[in-house]
Amino acid sequence: MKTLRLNSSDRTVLLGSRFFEKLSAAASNAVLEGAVVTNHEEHDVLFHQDETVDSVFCVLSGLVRLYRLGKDGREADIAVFPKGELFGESAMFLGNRATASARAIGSSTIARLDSRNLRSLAETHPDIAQALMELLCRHGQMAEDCLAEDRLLTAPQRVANYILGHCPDGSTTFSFRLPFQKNVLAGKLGLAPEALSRAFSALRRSGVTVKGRMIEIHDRNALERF
Amino acid sequence: MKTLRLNSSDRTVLLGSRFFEKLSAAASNAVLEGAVVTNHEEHDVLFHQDETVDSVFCVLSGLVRLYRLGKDGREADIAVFPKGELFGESAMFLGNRATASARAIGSSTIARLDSRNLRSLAETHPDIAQALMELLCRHGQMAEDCLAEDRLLTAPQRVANYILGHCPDGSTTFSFRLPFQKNVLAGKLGLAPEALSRAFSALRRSGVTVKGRMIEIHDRNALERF
DNA sequence: AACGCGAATTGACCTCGATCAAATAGCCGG
DNA sequence: CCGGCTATTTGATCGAGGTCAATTCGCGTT
Repeated sequence: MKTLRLNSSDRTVLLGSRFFEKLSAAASNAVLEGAVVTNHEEHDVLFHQDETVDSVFCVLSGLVRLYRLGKDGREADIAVFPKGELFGESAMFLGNRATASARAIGSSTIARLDSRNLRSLAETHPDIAQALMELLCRHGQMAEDCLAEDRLLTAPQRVANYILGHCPDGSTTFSFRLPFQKNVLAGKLGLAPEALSRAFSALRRSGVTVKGRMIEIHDRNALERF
Repeated sequence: MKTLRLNSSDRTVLLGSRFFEKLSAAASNAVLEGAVVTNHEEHDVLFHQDETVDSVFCVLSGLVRLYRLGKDGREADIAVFPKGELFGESAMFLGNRATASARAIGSSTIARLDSRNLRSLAETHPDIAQALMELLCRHGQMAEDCLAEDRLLTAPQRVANYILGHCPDGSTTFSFRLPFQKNVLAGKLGLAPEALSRAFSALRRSGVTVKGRMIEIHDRNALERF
């Protein structure tokens, strides 16, 4: 794992993330002070659950998933982060301990923002503190959304919801390409890959067809009624 | 629902919560400025998911559960808050919209802290912002914990974990009284009451006995191995 | 265009937990 | 102490999803 400085395209990706969108250039530059970039191979672990972490991370390219490990070696995905997303920020306020492990999906480039710098800035910059609180809330809501879906919905319903979340408003027919392999989507939805596959099959009669990563929706209304 | 001012025993409960523990008296008083108290009957709904809320809430007595509603009318519990716990705080940073509904379990007395006041204070008091971020992180971690347990553990394993979380360090035998009805614990663990009951039965041979709300653990090590 | 390999799909089987119903326990009020 | 009512337990049944294995698909490389 090589450590490099941010280059200008790294900065562009970072500054394009939602975290920075309301921050001034000066505040953003202060946050990025001392940030470094690391490159990871597929399956590399960035940090383990309960490990001390002194950075907040951002995906510059690739994908990262957070997961918890069961005693039997199984992994339960907690979240998946695409390019432009920050993660690992809650450790700053939980004794610098990671709440989950993080692993790269495919080759990934990750920015690491210094936690100490960020906390210090948050103390003197209300706008930075605000951006952090919003980030914490979005991530908290994501976990709640997963929990509620797991507890309330069947596999096909979860997949239908996922698809509808990618459907632009107003469209009855639509197609999109999954940004990752299906086994990643399965993990995100709390399913075994076989169950995901069966859920897509079940959705065929509600107008969903699948070819490789391409998902086509022929009747949004049928999907909403699923 | 009658709205009252905080009395001194209300203040004592509030100031005893973890949120306030590191705040100065001056900061705490500022946070409690304009706070009111409401009394709720069993099953009263405090707010509905997606509803606009302009308070952060604290349980002064009783219990409150956050839940999501499925299309079929079923409810999935997200969290249960006992006396002294704050909740509903993430709405402040998510467009003032509640991420879940809240309902009183039994008669409950609830304090409402003014969101606008709290946000404003957080902007000028780094210690208040810090307390808020810590609160957001604890709640995020709770949701992650539930999600991971649901995805990784069987019902008896979840119950065993819950029991172990109430077992003081170093004790091999222990007993405690559930602070709520068993059907509340079932909801918290994402189980039907019958499944909880069966899980307790399954744990009998690992040294757990149950009489009403009293739970007795005869062999902590057996429970850890479950 | 063809080939190889890993991802995905499909089949079969099993287990866990939900649901519904009936019986029992235990708590509270009189 | 007794009775009533709700919570809890237990029994029976069923379905969803996990697991394991075999087959097929599709993507990438040559």
